[in-house]
Amino acid sequence: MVFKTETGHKASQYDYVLFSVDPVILTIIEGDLCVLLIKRSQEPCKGQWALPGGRIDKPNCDDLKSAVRSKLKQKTGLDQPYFEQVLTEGGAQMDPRGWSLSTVYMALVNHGAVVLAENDTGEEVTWVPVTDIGRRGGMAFWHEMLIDKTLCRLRDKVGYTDLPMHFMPDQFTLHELRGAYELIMGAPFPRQSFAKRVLSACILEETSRENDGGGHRPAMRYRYKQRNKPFVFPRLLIAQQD
Amino acid sequence: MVFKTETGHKASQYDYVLFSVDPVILTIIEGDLCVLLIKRSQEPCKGQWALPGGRIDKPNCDDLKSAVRSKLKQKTGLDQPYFEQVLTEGGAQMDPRGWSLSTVYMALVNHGAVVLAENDTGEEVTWVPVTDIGRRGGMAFWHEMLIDKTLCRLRDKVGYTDLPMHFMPDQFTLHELRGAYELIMGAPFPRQSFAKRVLSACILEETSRENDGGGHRPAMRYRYKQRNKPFVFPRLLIAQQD
DNA sequence: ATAATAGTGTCTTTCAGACATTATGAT
DNA sequence: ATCATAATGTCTGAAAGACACTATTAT
Repeated sequence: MVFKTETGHKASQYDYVLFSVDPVILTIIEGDLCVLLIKRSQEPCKGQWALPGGRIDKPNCDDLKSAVRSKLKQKTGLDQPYFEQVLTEGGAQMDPRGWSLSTVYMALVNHGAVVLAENDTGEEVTWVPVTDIGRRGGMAFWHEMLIDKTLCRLRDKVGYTDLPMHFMPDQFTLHELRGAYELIMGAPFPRQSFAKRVLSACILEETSRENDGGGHRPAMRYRYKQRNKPFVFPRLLIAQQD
Repeated sequence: MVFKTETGHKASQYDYVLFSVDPVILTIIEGDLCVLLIKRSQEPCKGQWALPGGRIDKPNCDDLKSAVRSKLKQKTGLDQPYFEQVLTEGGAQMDPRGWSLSTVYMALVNHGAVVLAENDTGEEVTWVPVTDIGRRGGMAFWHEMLIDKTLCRLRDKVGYTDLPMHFMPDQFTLHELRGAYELIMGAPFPRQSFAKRVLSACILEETSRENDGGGHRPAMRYRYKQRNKPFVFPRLLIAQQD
């Protein structure tokens, strides 16, 4: 079967693939790393948990990146969340509708800044701790694998970048920041060394020193200086396990 | 327009996108970093240089990765070249045939091991130094941008991984290896430190010590121990320029 | 005062990198 | 012998991390 493309060129149906963008939106809630999921209200995979992704609105978006940005805005209410492309996975078995392709993005957001969108189709939208994902029954499509790959990417990069900054609220202490690193890496981190290394990177600015009510000296609070690219530490923060 | 998918499900034409896989196959030839290009023999972009990519053969490949592997085998004759996914770029302006999507892979090969395929359509297939790309007239589609992004990825990762090993022949000296690093990074590298750091990584095995005819002590030759993942140096080899 | 956490100063260890020295080949 | 490059050994400086000590709050 040969047909005309949108612009009048010749093409075969086999030049085309089913395509979706699947954002893995991560945050930290009360000491848990969580991912934003929806419960599918339609076939295929009705009733199963899935990433809040889907088709892109080709007529209204000029390129992939802006499509992702607007999807993130729609889901989280955030204008400029940190996100990066993780991978594109494709195959015949991913989706019952046929050979399909999914491009996965990782977004890191501060939980407090998110306003979850009321879903127009009445789908349930929830933060799910990543440790619970296996237990919720199978996820739709290959989304569990896509989340796994994204978490691998995150853990890799947390070993030598400042990615966890994006989980933090506007102001935070080094103690809280270190907690985020430790949560993701699953390993403790020396207190003073961490402070020395992070502060020497010049990616934080001091804000206020506020009392948190605990019976101890209040910690300095910092704000993350927005940057274009993640900061890369000249040495690994923690040795990567091979 | 609503039509049936390959598996009989309902779908809209707008669920589909034009998709191609575009490998950026890199090697080093006589001190030049080169990329494998073809000259397009068909419209669109006839006569322009392009990446040796194209549509995937959906009926005959179960997933994206194996599609890439067979495409690399076909173009280079290599069974197990190193390759990794770089990014997926999509948009309305990339291809005159309409909204399309391209997934870019970076492959690193040793020039001597490659057997360039006779192209069935008689297209010219050549190694082109990356420094020449701008001068050859515009490349097809967005391929010049895709190559740029791939080179950025390569330069980034060469700063902290063993990727250049894949450019080397079966046996090589540390001098030759260091040359590859310096070529890609565009910066000199201290001789002894380089040796110390590479050898301490335990990713090389000694082979023979052969004379190269020069009037000096022959250098030890090494073979790269094949690994699943690139080795990550615990410290940056050269500070990344921001 | 005591408990708890923040922050600072000192010391040790490790390793990159500089430099000097020795080794091994060709001419 | 001389030259050229390989390999090894020694030294220095920088930074991570351990530890001790001081600072600041609530109770």
